[in-house]
Amino acid sequence: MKRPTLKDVAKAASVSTAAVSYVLNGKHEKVSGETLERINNVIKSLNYVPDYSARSLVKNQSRLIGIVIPQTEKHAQLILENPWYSEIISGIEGKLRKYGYHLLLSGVNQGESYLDLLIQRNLDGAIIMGIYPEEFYEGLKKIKIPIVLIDSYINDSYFYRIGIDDEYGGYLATKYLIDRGHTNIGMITGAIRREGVVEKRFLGYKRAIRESNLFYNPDYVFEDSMSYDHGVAAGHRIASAFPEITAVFATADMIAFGLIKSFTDEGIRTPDDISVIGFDDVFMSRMFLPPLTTVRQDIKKKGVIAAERLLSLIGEAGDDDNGQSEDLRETILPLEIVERGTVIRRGNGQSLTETEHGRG
Amino acid sequence: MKRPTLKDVAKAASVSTAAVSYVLNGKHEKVSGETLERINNVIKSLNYVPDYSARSLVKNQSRLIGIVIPQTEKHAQLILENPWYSEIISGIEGKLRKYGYHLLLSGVNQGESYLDLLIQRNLDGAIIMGIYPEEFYEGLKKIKIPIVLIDSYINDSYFYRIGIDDEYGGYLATKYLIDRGHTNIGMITGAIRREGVVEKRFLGYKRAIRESNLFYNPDYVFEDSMSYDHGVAAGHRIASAFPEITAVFATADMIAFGLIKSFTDEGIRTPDDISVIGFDDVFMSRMFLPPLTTVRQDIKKKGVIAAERLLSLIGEAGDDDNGQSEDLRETILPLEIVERGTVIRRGNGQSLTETEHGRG
DNA sequence: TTGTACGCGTTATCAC
DNA sequence: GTGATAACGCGTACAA
Repeated sequence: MKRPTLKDVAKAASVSTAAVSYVLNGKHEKVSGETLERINNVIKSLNYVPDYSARSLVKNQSRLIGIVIPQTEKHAQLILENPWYSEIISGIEGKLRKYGYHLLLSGVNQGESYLDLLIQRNLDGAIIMGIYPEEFYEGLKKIKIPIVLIDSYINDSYFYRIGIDDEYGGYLATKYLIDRGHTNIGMITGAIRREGVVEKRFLGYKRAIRESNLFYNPDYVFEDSMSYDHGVAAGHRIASAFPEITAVFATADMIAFGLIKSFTDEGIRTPDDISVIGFDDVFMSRMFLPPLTTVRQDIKKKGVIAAERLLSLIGEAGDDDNGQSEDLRETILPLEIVERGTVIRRGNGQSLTETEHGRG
Repeated sequence: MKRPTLKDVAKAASVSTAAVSYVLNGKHEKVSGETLERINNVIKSLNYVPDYSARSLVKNQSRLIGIVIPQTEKHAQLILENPWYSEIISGIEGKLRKYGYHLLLSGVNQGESYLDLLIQRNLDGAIIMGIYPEEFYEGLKKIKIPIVLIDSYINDSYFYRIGIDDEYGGYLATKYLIDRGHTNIGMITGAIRREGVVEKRFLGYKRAIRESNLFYNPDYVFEDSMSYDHGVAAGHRIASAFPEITAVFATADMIAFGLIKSFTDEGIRTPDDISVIGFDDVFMSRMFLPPLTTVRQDIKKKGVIAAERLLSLIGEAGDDDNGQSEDLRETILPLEIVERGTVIRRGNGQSLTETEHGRG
């Protein structure tokens, strides 16, 4: 026995397909109480489940939300091994499911036709993370579905954006180190791309340094990829070539983990010999040893809010909490420093002005 | 201007819809070279993208693979914050995308109609992780789509299974500790459910202990949830109530992290005072400090293989490597111990028979 | 309440 | 050998 269709239900209940459809869509005013019940019984006994493809075809909505994740150059796989993505997806999925939407997860091979996915599947909306070339966004606009951008600084009122104040975050982290007596502060980061989150954090870093009349030394900026491995590599370089650095700002917690690992291997203790502050507060950060001091953003909430925004755009009123419509185009989530165990006040009261250098 | 349809293309190219369809589906033998080119040009210029809903309707295949993740009781959100899931999904997604399939990600609220998802969306197949009540599997069988179960011990030849030998893994871990002189070995674990992976690991633990003529003490088994928090809680209990325990086997790396954390807080050093071995080797394990000794399973590969198996069931010949059809119903991936920094030989040569106890 | 045209793409049938 | 016609798959919603 194959899957029953609406037609089968209609036949079994001796009614028209229209009647069944009405019942399915809750248009009870179109159906008498008796037939309603009869149809419902048949649906149950036949185990009928409507076909979303057919529905999507006629209603032009699929109850499907796409979520697009960038690929790094290096990995063919999804970037999901970055816990940051896992957490945010977790938030998105939970919210969407509550409203009867499903989640289509897809990475994009760069240079590929990312957009076809959104069209082919008749997606009702999409959440896009990461940063892409300009044309990508131009293409997105042509498909006219609601789109929420996460962590994008694209200045285009067409899109809805959820993000944080990355510049401020970078400032916050760096200032935090400065306030604790550090003057030679390194920054370890992924690729600094124009208008990307990393660039903003970098800007914040520089602002804090300048504002405190410290010397900005470009050599202290270690730019490569947003990865643990980069953290490891940078840590070794700092250990061997920059002994004067007493604190580092890692623009992602994953990088911080790598840093601390290589410092440890080099016999440099965190935070006793060198302080480290991260960014993100992925859930592993509190589990790390020592627990990572970091700039916290509420990642899961970011996902939830992105989903809510999308739902309300689609007309599902997904906004549970606020609902006040300020400028919905852009939502900036708060940031805060979580003080844990990887930053220490330098010099411990005694001025280091004489030597000015040296972790040793 | 709205989205162009196949009909639009046909009109613009002055051909029938059939011709366009042929081109789309690579049935070039049905179309002359000239029209082929013309149609292709129109497709490009119109930016035509076929609608999968319509296609799904007629072909009864959606190029959509479902992936079902269980929810724990505690979390409303996806369990994605467990890196284990992230990694395996990463593997699955990469493989599927390569073959033009998309991934539908969904958690299941327990007791809910998980199955509707699979039917509604006309999924071509599904990958199911975790363990569910019996009825669930019965329901699955009624939908007649290929299904790959990950880490399930359901004994039903209807399903295809990918897993590891959990019993052996538990044995391996415990034996490893025993071989290093430990005799009082705790086991910290998530819920031990009948025929679940955890039960198997538990069985392995007991076998190793008995085989070595050690005393199996049920008090040494701390069962709760597969979580970091449980590790923390268990660690504190061990510290305060079971000083004689010198080594613990955590049935998941996440638990191990929690254990080590609470040990550290209690002033108990790992591995100097107590040894810890984990299970899984999630990517964080090598990053942890100290790096976690653990039973490694190749998580991402598990995902890749699950995807391959599914693809080949669907008829996409997803098996890149082997292809030899042994008993494809069940694939057991290898396990190995990764020696890192959290297990130490006990007693360091000197016999402890006198005291027999004490991490002191 | 029902009949039915419609949405979009596929494919079997048939014609040139 | 090419390619057009039309029925079909499933559910929706308007006209009757």
